[in-house]
Amino acid sequence: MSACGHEAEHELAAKLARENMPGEEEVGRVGALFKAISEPARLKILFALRQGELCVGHIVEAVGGTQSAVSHQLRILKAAGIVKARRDGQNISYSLADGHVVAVLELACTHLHCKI
Amino acid sequence: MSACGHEAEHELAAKLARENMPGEEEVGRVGALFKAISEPARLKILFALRQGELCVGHIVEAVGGTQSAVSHQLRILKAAGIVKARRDGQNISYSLADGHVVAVLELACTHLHCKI
DNA sequence: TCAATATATGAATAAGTATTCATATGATAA
DNA sequence: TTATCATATGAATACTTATTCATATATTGA
Repeated sequence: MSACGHEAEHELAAKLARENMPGEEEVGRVGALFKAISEPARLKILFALRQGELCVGHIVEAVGGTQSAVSHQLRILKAAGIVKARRDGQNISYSLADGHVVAVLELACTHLHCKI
Repeated sequence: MSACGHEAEHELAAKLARENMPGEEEVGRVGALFKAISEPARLKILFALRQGELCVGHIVEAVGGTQSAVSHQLRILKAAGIVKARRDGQNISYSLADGHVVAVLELACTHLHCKI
């Protein structure tokens, strides 16, 4: 399990990899972001919110599942800074926090050759 | 838990959301991609491979952890189409399958305001 | 104030996933 | 062919995470 050694180019890449490896905290933040958008139930919420702001009831209609499950998922998305909420009378309306995440989604779809 | 009803704009967005919701299979594929790159241990492997091709031993050096754990993670990344492998004598060298995933990583970092 | 509606939340369970350990495979060199 | 090195893999365990169920909070209208 030691390094291969025969290949000089790999040595350089390995050295650079160690030097440029982001710290635990940074890797953790990036991972948390992807984890938040990796669950199909949450992805559907994001696809729904691409159309604009929606209250929880409408989100439930759009994505299916129970109110409780959707609410738990919304909390996770909000904690991750991906969506934002505003109270609106009896309802709470959610929207995408910024355009970056949709851009990430679209880039991922490009990679997968799927049109969305 | 029914839709809010008072807000006409939400009705339109909800309707569009239902119409444009990608199917289960497509959502699943996108989710699987993000899940693959959400685990810190696998993210580190991707950050390492940005420097170029590396054999398993060098990857273990760069990211830490045991040979077995790294190998399991590499299998997941390969199955997800994110990295590719080629045998090279006794070693097996891994590299990024294409540039899209690094672009996704960099976009995510933009969203998180972290320089990587 | 009371009832009704929308949403959130805590606790328990269920489902999914990573890691470890032991071992297998495949390549090379002696 | 045998020993050794690099890597992969199956099974078990430990961890993490989603979902469900019951209930709480907050807002509105009567």
